[in-house]
Amino acid sequence: MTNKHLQRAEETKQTILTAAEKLFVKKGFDAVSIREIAKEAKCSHTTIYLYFKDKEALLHELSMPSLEKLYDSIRKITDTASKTAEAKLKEISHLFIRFCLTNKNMYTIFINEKSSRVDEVDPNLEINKIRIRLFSLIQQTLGECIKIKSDEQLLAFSRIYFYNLYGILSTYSYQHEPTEVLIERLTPTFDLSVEVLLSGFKQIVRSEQK
Amino acid sequence: MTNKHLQRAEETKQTILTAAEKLFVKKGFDAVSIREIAKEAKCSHTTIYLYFKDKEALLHELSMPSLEKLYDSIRKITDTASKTAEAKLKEISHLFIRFCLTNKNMYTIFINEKSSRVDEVDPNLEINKIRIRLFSLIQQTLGECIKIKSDEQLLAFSRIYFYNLYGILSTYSYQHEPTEVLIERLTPTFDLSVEVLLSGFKQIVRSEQK
DNA sequence: CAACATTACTAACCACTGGTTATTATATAA
DNA sequence: TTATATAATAACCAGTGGTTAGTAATGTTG
Repeated sequence: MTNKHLQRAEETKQTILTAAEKLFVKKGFDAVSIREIAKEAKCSHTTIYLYFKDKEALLHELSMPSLEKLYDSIRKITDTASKTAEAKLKEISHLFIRFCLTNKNMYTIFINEKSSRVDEVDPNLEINKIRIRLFSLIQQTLGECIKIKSDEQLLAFSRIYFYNLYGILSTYSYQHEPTEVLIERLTPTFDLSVEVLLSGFKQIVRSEQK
Repeated sequence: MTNKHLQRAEETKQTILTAAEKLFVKKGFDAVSIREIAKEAKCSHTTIYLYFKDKEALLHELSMPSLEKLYDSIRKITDTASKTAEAKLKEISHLFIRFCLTNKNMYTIFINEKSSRVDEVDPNLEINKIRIRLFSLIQQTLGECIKIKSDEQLLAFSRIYFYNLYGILSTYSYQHEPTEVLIERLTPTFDLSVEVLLSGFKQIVRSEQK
């Protein structure tokens, strides 16, 4: 058996992950260096490269559990029968926004500064799988809000919905204030924006039916 | 007279600016280091610090003329009497998008990753002055599109409009393809989004009048 | 048990970064 | 000519991401 090897490896990997998490939360993803993480984890910085391709890969692995949790929470909402689609959409969006603001590091996973380089949106990457699942869940809920003509139109409307989300997130993610303060500040405008968008979507659909 | 001193200083500053511009265009703002710029400008990297606080200050100074040009172009549109407000708004937005995609470096000036740290939106900074002027021009045009109740509401609607713009820009700015390709790809969805938003805005206003 | 192989880890190094300070040129003024 | 203000730089600092060659620790096999 190669038991002690495996165990040891697992342990150091975990140590690195928790060290990284601690620093990311404290200083923000960009402000933390690989060597700092190594120091915190009490290992050589080269060891980190043994387990993770780079800092971003570390963040991705670190984010998986939180993302799964987010997915489950959203799933719970979509599966509720007693709510209207619009109420669901709002609730989901709030959850999503809160998540991104709380995990400001992970926000980059969605806006994917690097990973959207078209040529390298590796769909096999675990992180992208869950991203896609999350997106389609929101898209689906949006579809339930409006009687939509075609998949094409739903896609277009979803994009617009996401642009609005992204815009808000990119605006507020760089304001260094407690999440709760930010949420309080952005919620009224965001809720209004959802109303505007849904109302607009419906209007377009209606005008096309004539 | 301190002529030759002044002249020499002006010259090296200009050399640095053009060197920086060349590299920014070629490799993108983030990928260029101060030392690279120095090498390109055939001076010591310390010289650059004599003229610019940091790389961002350099970008700002570099951007001023382009921004002024953008402002003038937009101004020309708003001052045209023969067009409807909606047509103006669309045209302005297209100009704005094209500008941000062409000058991907400057896009960060608007989404202002750093400068939006609330505590340091220095309104005396030349770059922020023109930013504000640009924003209020768009806001004003938006106001002409819809009969709006209060300044408050106009502000809220403008924010929503900008979120949409930002969302699109942050999504497409990181795709490394020729500007024209990107614009072709995003224009249909963007135009649709403007229609959706305006239609939504109007609906809200209408429903409030009842 | 001895010899080997695999795995986990690290020290030393590389070329680079942003930024500061003490020093040297260069042009102007006394 | 000497003094002075300005422009520019070399040398340095502490840090970065990343690689390579070599060392411990654990497993396997003869």
